[in-house]
Amino acid sequence: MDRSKRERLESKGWKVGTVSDFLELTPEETMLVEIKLALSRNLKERRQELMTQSELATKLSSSQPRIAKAENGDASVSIDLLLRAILATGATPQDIGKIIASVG
Amino acid sequence: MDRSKRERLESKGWKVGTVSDFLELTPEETMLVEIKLALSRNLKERRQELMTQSELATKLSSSQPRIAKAENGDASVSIDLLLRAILATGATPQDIGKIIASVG
DNA sequence: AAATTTCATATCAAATATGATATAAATAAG
DNA sequence: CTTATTTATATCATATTTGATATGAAATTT
Repeated sequence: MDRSKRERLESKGWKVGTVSDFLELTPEETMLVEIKLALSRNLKERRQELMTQSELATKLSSSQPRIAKAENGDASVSIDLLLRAILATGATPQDIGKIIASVG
Repeated sequence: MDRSKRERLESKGWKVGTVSDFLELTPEETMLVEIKLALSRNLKERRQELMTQSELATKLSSSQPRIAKAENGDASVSIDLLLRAILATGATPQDIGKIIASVG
């Protein structure tokens, strides 16, 4: 992994090996991170077609800042919130299944 | 929903309408619950083929009681933990995608 | 049927995720 | 350029999720 990518991930709170790239992340941990990032990206795409972050936040009884973090792949956002957000954009379990299956 | 099913869900911590069945759960909330239950069931199946709850707990730096709850669809278990557990059984993102897509 | 292994339930302190708020930065509209 | 709208960042008290531990219940073995 190059320096700029590492710094991008670290700035979002992800624990990226400071010494030897991803060597501290097991394959399972890496897959989980990638799943979360795929969900983030997809949430952003879907939401942008439909409404503002504030509108989605209201639907979810959440807050605009939290939606921003969800869409930016912040490590503090749980998969639970990501899925609730994506479902609130009208996505089906099939849609979500595709997003996750596309990782790897 | 019949009485016995409601009582089964409520005993696991799920908020099920006490008066009129699922009327308090939006379709999105229902889908999320079903996704979690599908993941639970699948985790149990996969894990049983391979190891004990204690062994899986060690792999995850978790605890046997928490794995039990994960496999029993307890509401206190996050999707994050469910996915980490399923990945620790060797599941791929494709496998997980299929499980979720099968809901609905 | 006693002993052992495996799984379920209860409690709890610590860690993590949460929504709220304030505000800055970016983008779009006028 | 100025203003309005939308999105990003920071802080924080609260709520939820967590692993640990103790222990009970079931199932399996001997």
